[in-house]
Amino acid sequence: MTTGIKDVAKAAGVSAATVSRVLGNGPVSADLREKVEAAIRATGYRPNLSARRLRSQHSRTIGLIVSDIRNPFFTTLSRSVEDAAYRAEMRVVLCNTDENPDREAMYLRLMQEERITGLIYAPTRTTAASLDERNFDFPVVLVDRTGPNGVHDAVVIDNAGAAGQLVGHLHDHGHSRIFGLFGNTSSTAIERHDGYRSAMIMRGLEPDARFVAPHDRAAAEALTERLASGERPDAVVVSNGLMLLGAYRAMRAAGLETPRDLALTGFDNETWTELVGSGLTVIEQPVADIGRTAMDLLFERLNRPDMAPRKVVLSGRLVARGSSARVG
Amino acid sequence: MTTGIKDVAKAAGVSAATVSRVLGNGPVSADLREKVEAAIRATGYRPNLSARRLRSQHSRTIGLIVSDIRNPFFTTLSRSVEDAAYRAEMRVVLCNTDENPDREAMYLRLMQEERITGLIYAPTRTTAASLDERNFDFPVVLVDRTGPNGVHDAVVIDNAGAAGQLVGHLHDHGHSRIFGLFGNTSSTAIERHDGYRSAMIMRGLEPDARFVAPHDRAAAEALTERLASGERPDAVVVSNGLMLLGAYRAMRAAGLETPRDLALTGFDNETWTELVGSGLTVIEQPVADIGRTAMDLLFERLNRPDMAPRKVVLSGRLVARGSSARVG
DNA sequence: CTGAAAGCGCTTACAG
DNA sequence: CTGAAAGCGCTTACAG
Repeated sequence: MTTGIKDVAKAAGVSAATVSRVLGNGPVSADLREKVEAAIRATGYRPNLSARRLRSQHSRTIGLIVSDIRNPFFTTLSRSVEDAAYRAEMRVVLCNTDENPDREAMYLRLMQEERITGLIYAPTRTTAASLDERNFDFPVVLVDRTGPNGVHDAVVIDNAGAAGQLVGHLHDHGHSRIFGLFGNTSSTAIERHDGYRSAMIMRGLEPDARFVAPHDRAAAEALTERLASGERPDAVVVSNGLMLLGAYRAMRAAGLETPRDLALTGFDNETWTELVGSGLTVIEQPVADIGRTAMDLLFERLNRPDMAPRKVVLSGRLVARGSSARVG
Repeated sequence: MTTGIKDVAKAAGVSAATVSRVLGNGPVSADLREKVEAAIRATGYRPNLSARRLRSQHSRTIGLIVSDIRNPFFTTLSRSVEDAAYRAEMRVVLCNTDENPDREAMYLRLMQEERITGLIYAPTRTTAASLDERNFDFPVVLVDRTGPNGVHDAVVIDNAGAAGQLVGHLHDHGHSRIFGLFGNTSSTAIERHDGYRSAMIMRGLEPDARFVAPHDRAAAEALTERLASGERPDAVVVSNGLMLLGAYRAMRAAGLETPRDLALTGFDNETWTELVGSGLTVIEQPVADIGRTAMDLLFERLNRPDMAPRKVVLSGRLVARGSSARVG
């Protein structure tokens, strides 16, 4: 038995419409406004958002679908999106897909049922591929990962360029047998691989890459295997922070040190990469900017639905640390 | 112009009530059910959750209010809560207070406006103190931090015991000038201090504690100051993971190594604590269990609203690593 | 099992 | 500026 707008109206001696106008900052005389505000305080009235959304046909809700909030990239991204939403007086519905297309499909359905205002979305590669066949009732801004060309707004970093920069940096520091370890579920990992591969070839080096599930465990296993077979690489490029962690553990487990035995480098400037040994050389992504930009694109899209889709490409920043130092 | 339940009803040649029953797994003949399901597929109908919530008076929504999702403790907690909610076919509304009581008040208001089913909540100390004067329309389960005695269900760890264990461990390893660095916004930090203090006194050691804002920067400043003044401590206990990070940085900036110059220990078994040097000795919290247990308490409370409030106390686990090793 | 009708709590033209 | 009335899209007694 919560109090509704009618209870407030009765207490204030006005109509429900007037209460609603006070709530929505509509045109109300100062006199009545004061009475209504007093009545709201007296009754402890709180509007029912479901009713408001249903009636007004505005959910004031942003959907955010990512793979796993525990991935620091997405942790920071989500705060950045939430802060922007907070400023715009909107709420955020956060969903974790765990890179599972079934969960993803379920959450996309949920987004429609919530009648969200717009979606910020890091799709798996599987789902991304068919994104042009789907029709959503809300604008979608892709982040971190792209979909079919020119279908949705997107904010990404120059993945190929950044991976190439890492290769160049390593080569310039005397490394040539550079092993690449990439995730197998996102367009981002693919692009990083492409950049790695081109840069290797351009510098006359032989590409030596492997694709695995984007977990620390899978990355650890893959590196352990690679270290045990054939000629040992003298450097490694890893395509995201979680995998880099796995690679680091595997390297240590193999009794190796960086940079002495192996120049370990990768993506994502996570806390620990700065703290271990003399530090790991990484590509730092402007994560908060990615989130903010995505929200900007979303709001612009809402204002001008017919604008051609835009892709904003931000740059990663090479943070050179001890792990890529010249050895011997 | 999205399709509604009436469109489906018309397409299937049945009443809206029947469509609703199919959706809700109500009693419908196999014959009609099939027709309705076909019509749903044909029209691409998606129920409007706002309408459903308004009419059914069930939001099927769990509120989750924490200080900052970027704090790994809360990152993991939120995944654990979301997974449990997912299993129960409920959604989660996540809010970050940044330890700011104003934001907190705003989000508590939001929770009421969403008519949430229940709230999982890590209150700031300011707000926690007055929690017995407030009346919510939904059950509240406190996590990580407690409120007034016997008012709400709660899931915490034995903070005093764990802090005492850390002190004992350090003392047993030859340390006696043990500096304590604690947050100043949560009951949890207070309890950890109390445990630290009692253990120090019990062992005939002199307490030497400081309270600061629970950030890495504040902790770094405090430790830097402490190291520069008076007799240097030979060990440190820090009350959470973020502050421990700040303390670690400050120690390194002062040119000190652990365990050689300082036995640095604290709470939260974060990734990096295992990786730096010979590892940091920490108290690991059963974070996922805390989340799961909180959801269990919430569901039990919903079933039996009049049960006396329960407090579940889980244990932290001492993970002994190199930073507390005996020196010299 | 099925349908017609009422109503959840709001907002918003419409008229004054 | 203000109020009476309609209606957002559902669910749920009620009657059959």
